[in-house]
Amino acid sequence: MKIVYFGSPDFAVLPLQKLIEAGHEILGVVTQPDRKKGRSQELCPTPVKEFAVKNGLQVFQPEKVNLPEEIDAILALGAELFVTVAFGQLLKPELLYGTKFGAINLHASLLPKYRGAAPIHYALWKGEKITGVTTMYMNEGMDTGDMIYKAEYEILPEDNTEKLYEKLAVIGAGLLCKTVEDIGKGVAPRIPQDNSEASYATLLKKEHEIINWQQTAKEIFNHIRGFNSWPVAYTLCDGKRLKIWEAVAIDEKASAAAGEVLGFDNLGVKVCCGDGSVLLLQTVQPEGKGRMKASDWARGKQLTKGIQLG
RNA sequence: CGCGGGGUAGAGCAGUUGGCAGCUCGUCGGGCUCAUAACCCGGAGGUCGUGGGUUCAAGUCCCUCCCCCGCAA
Repeated sequence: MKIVYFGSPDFAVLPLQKLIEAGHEILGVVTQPDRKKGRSQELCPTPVKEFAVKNGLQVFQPEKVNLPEEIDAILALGAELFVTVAFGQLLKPELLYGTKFGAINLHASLLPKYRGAAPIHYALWKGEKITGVTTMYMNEGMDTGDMIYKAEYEILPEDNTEKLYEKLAVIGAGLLCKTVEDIGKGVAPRIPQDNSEASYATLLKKEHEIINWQQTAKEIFNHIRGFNSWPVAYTLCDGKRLKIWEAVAIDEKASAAAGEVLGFDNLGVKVCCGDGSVLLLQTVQPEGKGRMKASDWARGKQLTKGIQLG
């Protein structure tokens, strides 16, 4: 199959690699322009671009993929199918329907749930037990096209967003290859989405990062792991940021204010949450410092019982 | 030169107006205990990031450079 691949972040690298290994011909790779990153504001290529360059693929980095000249250039490659994986821009009809087989997308949720930009973050954050990946034909909407295949994944207690990204990339890459193959054979199904079941994983915002200690320990646990390893949930201690990388809800009850430190030991720092539930902070990161065990932080700070977080 | 915090024992930190380098944890040895992530006693472990400077004396004051990190993008 002659394919033009649209993708940007790490998640989109493995699916591209698997398509190549499956023998498909990648005529070009479209990815986001290099962006400024880090403290020194250096321009950085997307992971997909790095991979594409390393493999000698032709790379396109349009600021706006829907400009007429960009559309013409991409269509001129002569692809039979467009494949998108976390590309970051919506495609206009000229691109969506401009090839023999159309355009398909690999999405990291079980559609129609969690359409949008951050499906993996939301699945964990909202406490889902099951999530997965879906392949679909694209249309003008945001992840609203007809579905082709799904693969489910049961979320484990130790999963966080970073780990789930890696796992779903593996599952998704396999599902995508099967999807492309079946499209070629003309046997891929078209399953319309039930819009009444749809939900959206909108872009994460700054105010989503701060922990609300009024929530139960279980809810905060899901918040924290859903935000690991990016953008990382935090609370305030002495007016400074304290990122919480890892924590678990423990089977204890306390009668204290939400956000009050109950004490600490070698396992971590216990904090009272909503309904008297208790969260054990395990890995934290104070402003200007590296990531450390919560117990180390507490010892160095000579943390005392009763300190209020948040 | 976007703003800011920081580099002191294996880990996390303190170190006041320059004057013998400390705390908690870990580690090693011993003790207590049915037992312990518990408790008691004892020990080891540091060129205070680098290179200069000021001083009788620098972790501490001045300058150089390197490295780590928070915010912002």
